Amino acid sequence: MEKGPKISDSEWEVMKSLWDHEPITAVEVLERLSHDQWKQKTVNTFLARLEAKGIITSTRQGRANIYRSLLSESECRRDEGRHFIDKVFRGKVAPMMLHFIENENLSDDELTELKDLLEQKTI
Amino acid sequence: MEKGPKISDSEWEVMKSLWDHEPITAVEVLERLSHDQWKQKTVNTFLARLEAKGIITSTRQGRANIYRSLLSESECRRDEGRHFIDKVFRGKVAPMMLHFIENENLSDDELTELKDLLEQKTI
DNA sequence: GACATTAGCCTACGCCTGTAGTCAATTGAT
DNA sequence: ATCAATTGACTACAGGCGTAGGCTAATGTC
Repeated sequence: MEKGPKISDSEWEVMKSLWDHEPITAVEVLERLSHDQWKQKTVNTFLARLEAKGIITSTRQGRANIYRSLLSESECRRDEGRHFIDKVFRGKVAPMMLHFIENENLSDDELTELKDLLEQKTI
Repeated sequence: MEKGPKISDSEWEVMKSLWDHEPITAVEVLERLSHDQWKQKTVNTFLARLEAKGIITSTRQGRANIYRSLLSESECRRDEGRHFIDKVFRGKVAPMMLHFIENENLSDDELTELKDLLEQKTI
């Protein structure tokens, strides 16, 4: 399995806008993030770094760059999830699942949903 | 809720040795990590940084420092888990759980264990 | 007591990250 | 054609992280 490039916390935020609205310009990314968390230049830097890492591409259209992702959110989630399990739960999936069931408040609906899915899996 | 200090990937490795064998010396930490991944000095640096962050303490005993954790593995897992959910799954627990059920191969036993736990939770 | 060993403390250093500023080129406006 | 506005490219810079080396003080050895 290929080792995906590391995506930093801030880069993840940018990627979420991108996945939800691509193709998208730098200005639109900032708008979508709204919550004046960053300046435009900051977002531009993140986009440039993401492109340098090969996670997104850009094409020029008029005065603006249009960005597109090269990796899907699912792919990135898989990589990040594996890394998380290895780092925090010593590579063991089940204890991780138990941890979340015990520590994060899942609604009854969510619990039922999970149970149903597990049901199917075990058949 | 208090925001715990960030623990880096390497620091997590060190913490695992520590949690498993504390109180422990720097030399023992390296031995426990075995797999000559790092030099002793590197491990010492990690321990010093962890202490600076307030995650562990040390007491002098003879020529060596004895380290102890100030935060439990569970506490750190909680913090790290929350961060992970926010960053990668937009703060939503259920989709995260579904992701792992779909993407990580759980054995039949593990699936059953999870189902049982969910059963109890919903009662 | 003198010398060798060892663990700790301080220092280093390059890459990554968060956070932009400056400068220059492209575009729109008149 | 000229000027102003917009956007991108390049540059910056401090603090974190991975990875140690060097110097020093305490210890054990003879």
